[in-house]
Amino acid sequence: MGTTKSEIFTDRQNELAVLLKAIAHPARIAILQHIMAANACICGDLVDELGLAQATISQHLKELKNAGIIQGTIEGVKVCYCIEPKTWKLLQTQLADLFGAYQGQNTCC
Amino acid sequence: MGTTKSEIFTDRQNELAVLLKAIAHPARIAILQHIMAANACICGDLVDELGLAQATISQHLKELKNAGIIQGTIEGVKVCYCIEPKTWKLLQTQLADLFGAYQGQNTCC
DNA sequence: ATTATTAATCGTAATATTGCGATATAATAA
DNA sequence: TTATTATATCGCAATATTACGATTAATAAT
Repeated sequence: MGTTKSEIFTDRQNELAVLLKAIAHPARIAILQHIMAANACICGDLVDELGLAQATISQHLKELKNAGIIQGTIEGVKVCYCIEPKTWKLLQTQLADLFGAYQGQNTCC
Repeated sequence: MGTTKSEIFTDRQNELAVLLKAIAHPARIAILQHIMAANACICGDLVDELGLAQATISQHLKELKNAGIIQGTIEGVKVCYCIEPKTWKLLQTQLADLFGAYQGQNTCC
């Protein structure tokens, strides 16, 4: 055990869960906000801004990259990270669907 | 280690991360969709619908409840779960802010 | 009172996550 | 070549998550 039983859920449910998991960490939220504010970003900046070790931030960036949420291009010695628009919009759409299912008032409770 | 360093992030970042974490699992997404579709819900239904053990679903429900996303009221022998509108709207607002920060095109990458 | 029925909790095993120091890699600069 | 700088990866320890069988607690039905 310890592993999610993905087989029993729909592709959409699994996909959304993976994307949400990727952003469900304050450090990764902070990273995304930083990237969006700068409309570009360099890892070194984050090590100064956030109070986490370089190895830790690199790992968080990797997770965001694995989920397809950000993209990194080598810019000389540095690496420039930015939002991957396709995935970002996909997440937005999937969330809109999820929230859209809410009818407001409940009959029970 | 193994614990998130919440102290170094803002309250909003931590709050959003907690809410996202709560819904970042396919089973919990399925549960929320089920609750919203029925506009009410009973745990037993979920055990039949989803292919997870009763203990597992109860645990997922507890996590959603802990995060304040759902609310459960005892209805005789059964328990009726439903969305907690306040938290649900809060999450929606926080996400709108996060996505609102995205400027679209990037200057780099 | 006894027996279902429903859901919560306990205990446990397997696996995942978080964070960091140390080290490796890669590109530039001296 | 030899530093220097920037980022990635490795290895590890601490903790968290996922899942489930077994048990418990509480109400309802017989």
